[in-house]
Amino acid sequence: MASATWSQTFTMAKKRTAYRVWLSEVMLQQTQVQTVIPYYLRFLTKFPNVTALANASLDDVLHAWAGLGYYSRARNLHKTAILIRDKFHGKFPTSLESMIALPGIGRSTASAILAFCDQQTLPILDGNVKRVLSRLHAISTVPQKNEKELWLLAQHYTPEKTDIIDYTQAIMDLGAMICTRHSPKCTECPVAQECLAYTRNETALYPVKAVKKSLPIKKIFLMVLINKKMKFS
DNA sequence: AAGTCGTGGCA
DNA sequence: TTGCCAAGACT
Repeated sequence: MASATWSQTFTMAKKRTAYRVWLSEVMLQQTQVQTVIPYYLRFLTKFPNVTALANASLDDVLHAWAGLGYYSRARNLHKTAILIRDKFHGKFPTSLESMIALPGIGRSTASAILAFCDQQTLPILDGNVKRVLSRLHAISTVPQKNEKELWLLAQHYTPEKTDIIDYTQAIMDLGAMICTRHSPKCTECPVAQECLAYTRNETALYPVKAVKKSLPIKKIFLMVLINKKMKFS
C-alpha cells in the first residue's frame, strides 16, 4: 500500500501510551503523515519514553527534529518532558486543564491524548475534523469566524458513553482518506447522504477559504521599490 | 486577534 | 513557476 493511515503506522508500536500519542500529535501539527512517519519511528527509538526525552539535551532533541519544521514544537516538547519528569512524577496529567497548561499542547492535542489514552469523551478539532464538519454542515462562514461553531459540532458528534477511541480515530481517518481537500471520495463516504455539501454537489466550496487582508497601498509601494532595488544591485 | 513559525505536496 | 496549505499553538 502506497500510503498507510496513521492508525496503521501507530499500532505498529504496541500500545497507545500518553507519551507516544503526545509525540505523534505534536509531530502531526501542520505536518503531513507521510512526512512524520520516519521521524516518529526514529524519535521513539532514540527517546523511548518521556524520561529519556527529558534527560536528553535540547540539542539532541533539536537534532532529531531537524527537517520537520516548526522548531518551537521541539523546544516545547523538551520543556514539557522536563515538566512531566520533575513536576508530575513522570506521568502525564489526566485533566484537560492541566494538559492544556503544558507547553505546546492546545485544546485539540490535549483532548486527543485524553481520548486515546484515558477514554475521556472529549471532542477534537484538527484540520481533518474541521474539513469533515464544514462539508457535512455546509458551513459558509470564514475560518476566522467559525471556530466556536466547529467546536460545538465536534462536541455534538462525540459519543458520550462508548467507542471514543474508535470514533476519534474514525473521524480523523475519514478526513485524511475520504473527505480529502482535493477530489474527496464521496462515493466511499459513510455519511455522504447526510452531507449537505455532497447532496448540493458543492464539496469544492467547503471548507470556505480564508479571506486575506488586502495589503495597504503604502506597503505595496514599498515592495515595488525594494523589488526594483534588488534587480539593479 | 492577526502574524508567525518550516517543510513538502500538489495543482 | 507560483501560490496555497497541511493531524495547531503561541504571542
